[in-house]
Amino acid sequence: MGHPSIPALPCLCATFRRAARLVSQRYDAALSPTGLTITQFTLLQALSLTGEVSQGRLGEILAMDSTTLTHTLDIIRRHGWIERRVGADRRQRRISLSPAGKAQFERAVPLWQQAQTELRALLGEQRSTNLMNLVHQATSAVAEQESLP
Amino acid sequence: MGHPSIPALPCLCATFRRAARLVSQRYDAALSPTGLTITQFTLLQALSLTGEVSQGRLGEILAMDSTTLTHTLDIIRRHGWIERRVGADRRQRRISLSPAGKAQFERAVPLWQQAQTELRALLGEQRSTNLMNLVHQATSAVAEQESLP
DNA sequence: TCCGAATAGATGTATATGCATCTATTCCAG
DNA sequence: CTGGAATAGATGCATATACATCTATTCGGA
Repeated sequence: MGHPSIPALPCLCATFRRAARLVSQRYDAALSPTGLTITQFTLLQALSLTGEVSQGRLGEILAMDSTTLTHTLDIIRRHGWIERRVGADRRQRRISLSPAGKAQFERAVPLWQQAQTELRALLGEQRSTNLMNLVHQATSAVAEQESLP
Repeated sequence: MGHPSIPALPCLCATFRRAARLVSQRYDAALSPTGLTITQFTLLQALSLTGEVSQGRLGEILAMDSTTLTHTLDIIRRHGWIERRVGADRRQRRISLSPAGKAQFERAVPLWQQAQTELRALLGEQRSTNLMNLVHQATSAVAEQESLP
């Protein structure tokens, strides 16, 4: 009998959520020596790519509600991994990696890379790349429609 | 300028999580007249497909930790939408839809279908089906490896 | 038979996520 | 310039999710 296989789900959303849960568990396990979750690592990685950025724009990039970021960034801020400045528009909060945040991120990268490499190998390089592109295209399509008047 | 487009992310996991967030927001909005979240709808839909099932098996099907189900099922149980029996193995909880749960599920199906249809149209039927199959294959591959000794 | 190992969930805690609502600031029509 | 509309976040609350740990039950070998 072995492992009962998992059935396809009729719901596109449930299919995505299930995949996200399953994959997240692997990345979280890989990152656990650093104390980072995959959500937190993703924030550091995004900041390392964008440089200083407003909270709202960061939310757009990650398709994450700005008020969600208020909470998750707060956890990261308590660790001293980010800096926050008031923007020229004084309603804005401009976020950037602190030196400690850069160091923490760099410590975590090899563990993240390991998880990513293992997952890509499991799925197959070709299929993995293809999948990632498709998911990104889908995300772009939804996000673009979202931002219409 | 319009809407700043969202960049590709280097992390496979972050790509999945972002897609799941974005899609979930649409389904949650569509289901809101019923008071169901997409997570809760997915549970009702899964139960409607499996019939009576143990909590553990339900967790396998949805790639959801069994203790997570303790919490989420509890919310649903408060509404009277599920029934729980102790199994022949008395450690097990066997879950099934109550009549009220069936009714609630059936009320929600058209709204879910609407969201699903709109999303599939946005992505394109062909691409949508392709994407869903790829994600399911990937999920299966990960879940199968997971369940090795 | 009996006892330790394994399994199914329950409980407590921490993070993740979004909405409704609120405040502070900016923008814009008049 | 001014006052109302719009915008950027903050706050409080509810749900989503998983892990560590605990209890109850079952299983398997001596």
